[in-house]
Amino acid sequence: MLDLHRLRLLRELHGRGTVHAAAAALGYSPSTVSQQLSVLEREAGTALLERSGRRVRLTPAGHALLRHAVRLLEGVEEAEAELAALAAGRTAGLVRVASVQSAFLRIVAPAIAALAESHPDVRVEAVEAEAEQAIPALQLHAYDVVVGEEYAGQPRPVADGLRRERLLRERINVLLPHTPGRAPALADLAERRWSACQPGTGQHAMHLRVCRELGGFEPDTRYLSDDFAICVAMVRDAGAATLLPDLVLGHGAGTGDLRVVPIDDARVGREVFSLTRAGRTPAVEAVAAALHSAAEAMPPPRGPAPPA
Amino acid sequence: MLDLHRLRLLRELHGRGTVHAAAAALGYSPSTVSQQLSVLEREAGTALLERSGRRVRLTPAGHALLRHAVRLLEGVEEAEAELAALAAGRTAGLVRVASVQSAFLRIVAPAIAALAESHPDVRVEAVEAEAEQAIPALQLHAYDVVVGEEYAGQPRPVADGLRRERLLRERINVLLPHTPGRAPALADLAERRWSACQPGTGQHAMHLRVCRELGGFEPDTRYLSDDFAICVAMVRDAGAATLLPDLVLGHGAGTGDLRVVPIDDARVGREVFSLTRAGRTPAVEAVAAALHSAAEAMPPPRGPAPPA
DNA sequence: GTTGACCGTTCGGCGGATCCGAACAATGAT
DNA sequence: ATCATTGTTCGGATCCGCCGAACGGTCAAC
Repeated sequence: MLDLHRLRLLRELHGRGTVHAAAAALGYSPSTVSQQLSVLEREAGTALLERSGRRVRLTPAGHALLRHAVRLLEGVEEAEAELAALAAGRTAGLVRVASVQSAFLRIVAPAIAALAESHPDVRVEAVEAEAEQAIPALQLHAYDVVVGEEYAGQPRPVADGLRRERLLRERINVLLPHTPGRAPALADLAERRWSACQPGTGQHAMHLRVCRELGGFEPDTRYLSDDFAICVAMVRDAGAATLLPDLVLGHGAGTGDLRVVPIDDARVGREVFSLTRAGRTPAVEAVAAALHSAAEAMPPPRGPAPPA
Repeated sequence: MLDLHRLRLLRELHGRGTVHAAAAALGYSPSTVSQQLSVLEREAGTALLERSGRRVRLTPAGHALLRHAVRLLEGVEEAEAELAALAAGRTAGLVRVASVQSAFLRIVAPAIAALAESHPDVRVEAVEAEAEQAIPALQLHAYDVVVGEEYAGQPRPVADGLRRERLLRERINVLLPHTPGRAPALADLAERRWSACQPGTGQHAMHLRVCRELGGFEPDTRYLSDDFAICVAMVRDAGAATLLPDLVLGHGAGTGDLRVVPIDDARVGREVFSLTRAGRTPAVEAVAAALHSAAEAMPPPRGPAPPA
């Protein structure tokens, strides 16, 4: 198996240019460096170095191995840093978070900011992903935490070995272009063109349910995008209507000049939750706690409280 | 520095459950395994194992180190596989490609398919990215190949140390809802609502230039998205017009029932190019060649040839 | 052209790390 | 209660990594 000390010699040789300099930098004698690099070449099965004048350069194979060496040595440093933090009693480690867009902006981002203060040794990586894709990846250890959403009436089963916790529960609102006068009821919006997320998403199913069951009409769904910012743009620019949860409003989404009509109905709502594997490391625990804090710090939505 | 042999012992211990089994799997005696794990604990500065009955389990710190160990050992295996391929005379290595959306679908994807056949030891990773972000990342070695676009009249400077090659040159087309009769001229489209990419992109600048200089009007630009599929949807659903290069058409983008009017004008067009650092490894060379092949295999656009 | 400084490599030898087998202690099933 | 199983400790043999010294090649200065 490749030896990290030898790979470090390779990296140092490339960075400093001469065997003597690499030896001096790492506290070895030049003869040792030369011998160890010979061993590395024998292990590699290919020439890694070639003489150039009175110096040595890396061959193409040497450069190829160098790339791996740099990556591996960085990984070792990360591991050692984490061990050092752990040995000092601080919680540390890498936590990979997958989150739906709206919660990413309003919950995950502030949680990461808070964690940078409270747990500097916890490294959080976050990607935007839909729960449908993220939950299988969570089970395969590709993520450690999933922040997902569940619309009322569409419960998601929690698979064995996973642990789900509610972060917050919120209302759904109708977003309309600015119109004077009293707030329209849902049934008044049958003639609107509608914007929604792609078919197959929870928002799309909720959109159809709300229009049919509460509004009593089949919506004229013309604009489809999973990006809520695009949905908002379609309201402003195309005169459409769309159904948005509280989280999406009020975050610089530019809904200030638009009309927001909350839907106060127990059958409609959205729950944002966190999902982890049951065996939580201290670092995952810290991230989960930070997500809860960030969710609780969210200002309550305008108007009456959402249904429990 | 952490030792890979010891990390492998840790991994094997966790996977097989007992010191004896780990020793047998790796050809060591149990005493050696026990001793080496003690050394690893001393290096780590924390307890990694704890006795549980007459077996031994990993502590939380042990699990933390295990994650790193698995990652590092995978990296070593990749490095060794690449070295073995290189020693056997085959070109191998990791090549990271960043590409704009349209070329990703039509050029990068088929090139990757072809490379899987011709160069099985070349591992290609590809991400969608705009040239503006990808080119600085290329210089920082975050990518190895960038597939970008340049609209006529908006030349991109080629930075020192980079090498640019044209993959193909294509026309721009006006995409309209299906309308009977003769193809409209650009000037006839002054009253249309238009869909375009976000301001700041090359497509947006081209969009403004074409409408103003060739059409003689200021476009009513209502719909903005960098996703060409959304632009197409706006044509179909909102009756908009949009300007699309050849590559975007005819790839299941659902433009079959829409009207396509090519713009035959030397001032309008798009060039798709590949960009690499000047020092190319054989693996990068192979990817560049595959991109060229895929671009040349593209069927010529309908109608007269694009301007040279 | 010659000399000398610099560089990488090879050789002999030392010391420590690694590994093994044997003996020992603890656990849990029979 | 017995015995197989598991992990650990100890003493010794071996191998690997390291050094200093000597050697051959390269380049620049005189």
